[in-house]
Amino acid sequence: MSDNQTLAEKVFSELATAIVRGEIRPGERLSEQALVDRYGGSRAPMREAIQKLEARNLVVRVPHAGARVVSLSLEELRDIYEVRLELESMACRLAAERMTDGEVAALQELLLEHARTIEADQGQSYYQKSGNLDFHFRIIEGSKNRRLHQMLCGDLYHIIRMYRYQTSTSSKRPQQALGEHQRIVEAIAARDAELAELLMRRHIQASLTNLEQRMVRESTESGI
Amino acid sequence: MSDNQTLAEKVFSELATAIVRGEIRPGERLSEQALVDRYGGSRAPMREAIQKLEARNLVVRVPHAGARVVSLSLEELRDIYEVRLELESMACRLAAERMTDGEVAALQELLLEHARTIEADQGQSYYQKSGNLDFHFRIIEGSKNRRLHQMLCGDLYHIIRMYRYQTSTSSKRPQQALGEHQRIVEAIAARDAELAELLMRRHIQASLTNLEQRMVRESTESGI
DNA sequence: ATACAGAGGATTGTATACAATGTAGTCTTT
DNA sequence: AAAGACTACATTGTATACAATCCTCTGTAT
Repeated sequence: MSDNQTLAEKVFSELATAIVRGEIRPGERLSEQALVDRYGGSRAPMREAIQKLEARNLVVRVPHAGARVVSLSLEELRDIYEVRLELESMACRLAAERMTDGEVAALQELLLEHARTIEADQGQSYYQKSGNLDFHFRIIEGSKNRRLHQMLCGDLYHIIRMYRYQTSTSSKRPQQALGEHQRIVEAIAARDAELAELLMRRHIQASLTNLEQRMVRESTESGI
Repeated sequence: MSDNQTLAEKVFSELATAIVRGEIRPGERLSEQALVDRYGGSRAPMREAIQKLEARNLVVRVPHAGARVVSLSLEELRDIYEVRLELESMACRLAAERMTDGEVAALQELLLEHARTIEADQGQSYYQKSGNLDFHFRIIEGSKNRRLHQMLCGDLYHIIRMYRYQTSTSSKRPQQALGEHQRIVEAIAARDAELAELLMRRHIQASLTNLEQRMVRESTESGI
């Protein structure tokens, strides 16, 4: 019953979380033999796990040379954020058109809970972690576009989380982000798709500009 | 020198083109042993080729049950087109901002060539095949966003081509499509990003609505 | 001292063999 | 006759062994 999934899948998910959490650093090499020593089994499942990681853009593989954890340049990170900005804005527009009334009500309830949590918690830990993601997840699912969901949650999500720019951005201003979230939900509840898209675009744009500032800071810091 | 790429990569690209061309039909099963019999080698490279196909969403694999060529429902196809519509419109906006003057000039030259070809050829074969794709490719590359390029050309392109809706759509009206292309390039040359995005959005929207009509037709035909 | 060449080792790509799981076909039972 | 269970087969998942490629370290020559 616990052995329902294959060894390759187990190793894949373990490695994926390890990479996202930074326990395996960008640029670090993934030797197949080393994975065998660590997780047991043989090289075949390890190879398969590495290939799955490559499919999600978490590692880069070159023939005969091995696999390394992806190490994104600042330009590549900007590219990813640009795409995410566009796709999530799109998701928000579609969500305004396609979410059921019940889903909208649940979303409003979620924000009320967030508001309570921020008040009690000073908005430190809870909101920026599961709360923020939960909000965005629900919007994406509300788009009722499975491919969009797959691209945002499967392909882009891991990399974005890996670099932590999203969370570190919103940690500065949880109450402001909450206000933006509330206005987005208002637009969705009013079925105003254009406005909902616009507000989401601005909301994520704040993260992007914050990211770009951070990029400049870090590059000058490390460059000197 | 010819053996530079691995066997897995060769089998992958052969299978990918075979699937896209329809030589292997949607839903058809891909047995590892059958691939060994056809392409030679052993099961290991065949497995790897299948995994690469899965990474590009060309096949679906279920543990212990094998791999099948993806068979998209009408809803999934609509989802893909929706995403493509959004991403290519975005690419067009970015291209208007980021293409060099030389690239814009080359694009204008390309359209002139297309116009000549249509006049000579009645716009039957050439334009809808390489010409149309070439135009869209250049726009995407002009966005200077490599992730966007990867998503559109790598992930979505194969599936879209597999179902041929794009080509069959534009074959009806090559001269009209050319006119739309020309207006798009005009907007890019004028560095009017908003207009360029809008025009591209309308241009692809035509394909999408045509696709939806075709979807309804086919579903009613096969449903009776 | 530096740059280049070569040999050795380490790692990946491929092949083969075995184990585990899914599938189909038949037989039994209701 | 239809439904369900059991058995045999086929296919995938995994393990091990071999081949090909690349990386590194050392030694030599400039």
